[in-house]
Amino acid sequence: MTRRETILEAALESLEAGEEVTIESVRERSGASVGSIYHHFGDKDGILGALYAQVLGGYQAGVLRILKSKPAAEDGIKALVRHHLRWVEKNPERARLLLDGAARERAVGEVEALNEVLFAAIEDWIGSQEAIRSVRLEVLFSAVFGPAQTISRSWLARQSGSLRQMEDDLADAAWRAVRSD
Amino acid sequence: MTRRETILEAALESLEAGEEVTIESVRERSGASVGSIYHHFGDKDGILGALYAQVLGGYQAGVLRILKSKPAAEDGIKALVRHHLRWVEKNPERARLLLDGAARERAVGEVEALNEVLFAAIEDWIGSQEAIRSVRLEVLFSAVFGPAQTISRSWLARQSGSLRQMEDDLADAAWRAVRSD
Amino acid sequence: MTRRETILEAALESLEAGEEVTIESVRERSGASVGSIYHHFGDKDGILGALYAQVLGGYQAGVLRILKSKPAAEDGIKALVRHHLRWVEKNPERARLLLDGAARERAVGEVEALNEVLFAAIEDWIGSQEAIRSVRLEVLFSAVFGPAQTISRSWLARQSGSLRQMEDDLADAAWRAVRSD
Amino acid sequence: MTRRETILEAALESLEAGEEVTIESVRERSGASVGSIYHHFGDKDGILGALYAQVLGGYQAGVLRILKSKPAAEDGIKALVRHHLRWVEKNPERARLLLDGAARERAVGEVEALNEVLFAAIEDWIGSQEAIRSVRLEVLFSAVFGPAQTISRSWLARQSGSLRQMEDDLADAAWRAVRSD
DNA sequence: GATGAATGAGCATTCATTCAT
DNA sequence: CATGAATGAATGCTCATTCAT
Repeated sequence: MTRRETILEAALESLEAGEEVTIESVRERSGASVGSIYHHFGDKDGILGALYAQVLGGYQAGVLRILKSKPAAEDGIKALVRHHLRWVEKNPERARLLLDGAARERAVGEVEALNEVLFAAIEDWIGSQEAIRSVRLEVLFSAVFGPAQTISRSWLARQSGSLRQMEDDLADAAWRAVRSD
Repeated sequence: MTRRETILEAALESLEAGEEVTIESVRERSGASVGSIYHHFGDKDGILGALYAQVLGGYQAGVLRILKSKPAAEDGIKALVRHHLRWVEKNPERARLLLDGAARERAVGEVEALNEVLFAAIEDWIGSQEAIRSVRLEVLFSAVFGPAQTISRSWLARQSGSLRQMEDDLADAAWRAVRSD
Repeated sequence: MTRRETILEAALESLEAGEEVTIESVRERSGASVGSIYHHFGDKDGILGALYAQVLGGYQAGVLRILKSKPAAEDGIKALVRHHLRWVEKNPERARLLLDGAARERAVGEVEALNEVLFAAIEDWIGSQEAIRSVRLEVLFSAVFGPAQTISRSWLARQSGSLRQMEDDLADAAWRAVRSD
Repeated sequence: MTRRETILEAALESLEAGEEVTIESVRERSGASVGSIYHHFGDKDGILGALYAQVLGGYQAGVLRILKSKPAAEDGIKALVRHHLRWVEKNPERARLLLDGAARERAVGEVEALNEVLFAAIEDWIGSQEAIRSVRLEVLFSAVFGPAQTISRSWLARQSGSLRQMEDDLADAAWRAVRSD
């Protein structure tokens, strides 16, 4: 593992621990010196951007895996919703990061690059799905993931109960929102 | 206007100005002393919680206004989505606050109180709408507002273009998600 | 109980609770308003001085009780030492106050008044004790109470174990320090 | 002199000047930045602890010097008492610190380490002194230094007159308290 | 006598960032 | 590439005290 990776790993640990991700917290966990961190990432936004990208990438990997299996329309949409909810419940701190507006705004560049790939994959999959209405990709995306995100956010605020019981209803709603007539 | 209101007003101004809402920024804008701020709000979370509640209340007022007019099912759902998007575009900083996870978690109590009222109003309206599927209120809520929130968040990150052009599609998607078969 | 007494009582409670004795803590415990506290005590030193005097008075009451019983020389000296150690162990927070240099300096006036009474009583008792060497009262006082104070202070810092087991040795040492040849 | 030493020196100056030892006062006197102070001491207790240890060490150095000269029993005990009183009179602010309960509790660890050394030295010296009663070291210690401490504290509160005139009496009393029969 | 809103100086602490070695 | 000492602006908060009602 390169020094850069070690540092990023430490940032991730710090995030998972529920701490503020701070130069100091990263330094302590990584064993790298402050100077070394700056050498590799330029400034704090450099780390946070990379961290956001890493976490977003991890989340999207699951999405891509689903798409790659070329599911039928309804199955695919519902699987995406379920994946979202399960991932959030399993990775609350990472989810908090992804849903954090400030963090997202700090990482606009990385986010756009990753989303481009993701959107391309979705577009690719969608192309063959006549059972899905043809709407702008952004709209489709938000119709599928938006409700799950909203529920996730309120779950993260309380973190009680399980998102599991919402799965069927949200998956169903998402499917209804995007299916062809 | 009481001192307390003046202070809260100042916090709102500070938010609108895009500044960090800081004891110092509030002090400067309100003309109140640090001590006075603490006298009325206890600590910073006290102000931020009150601020969140105030902003959320303002947003919800628009929602309640729509519900009170007793629109037909489809019209109502679509109006809610449109209201959301317009409000966000008109109040980007307030929207940023409402979508900020940390802020929301700071104000859990206030949020729950306000949501209770809102949910009751929605439930009340829904009761008479046979055209809307019967699903748990939370699910309905997230199906209607979730997509708009997701789009809003990404718009806030770039703040380019207008949400206006999304209105029809999102309103339509929301309606499809919740209408009866 | 007069308002003044209520306030002082609250200060004592606050002390016993191990809190900093603060205008605010006194206000909360007493139910009196800030203004009322200032009305009765002038300023913070007014309360703390009165508090110190009250606590010192309580401690000295035990000493005076011993002296009033007109014990024989050795018994008297040893009883004083024992009283000190037991009182400290039973009233650690009050002891902390009495041993606190800053507090004592704040209450010089009150302390001198109380000590005058105490010293007179000691002098009175001593007058009839030929078994005690004749030395300046201050020296006698510090020879009797000094060792116990020193031990008390270090016990208060750790507050582990009991002072009980020191009693005999310290009482004995005090007696040896002051007895006639 | 290392930066750390410079800072500690500044804290000492601040103490000697009779000021509150404050991060700000230390910063001003040392020329170091706030950040640097925290870098070296962690937090305020870190400085105060180190300061206490330094002052206590200085005081104890005098005690150790006496012990090293291997005085006869009576001479040694009396010299220790005299040293105490002279040191207090010469270093009132340092003495105030050493007698400050809160400060001492903040530095328990350092105090114990230093006391261990001191106690060992005393024990060592005592070993060869048949003229001194065999009692627990703590008791011996408090019998010797306790009276001087008590007198010191009350002198510090008034700081009038001289402790010089007490020397003989206190030294004598200490000696009587600990000598063998 | 009593109330409590208001004041503001003062304090400890955090944290991103720089730079000489 | 790495280190860690040094910087200093910024921040939340405490607390004794005043004073109009």
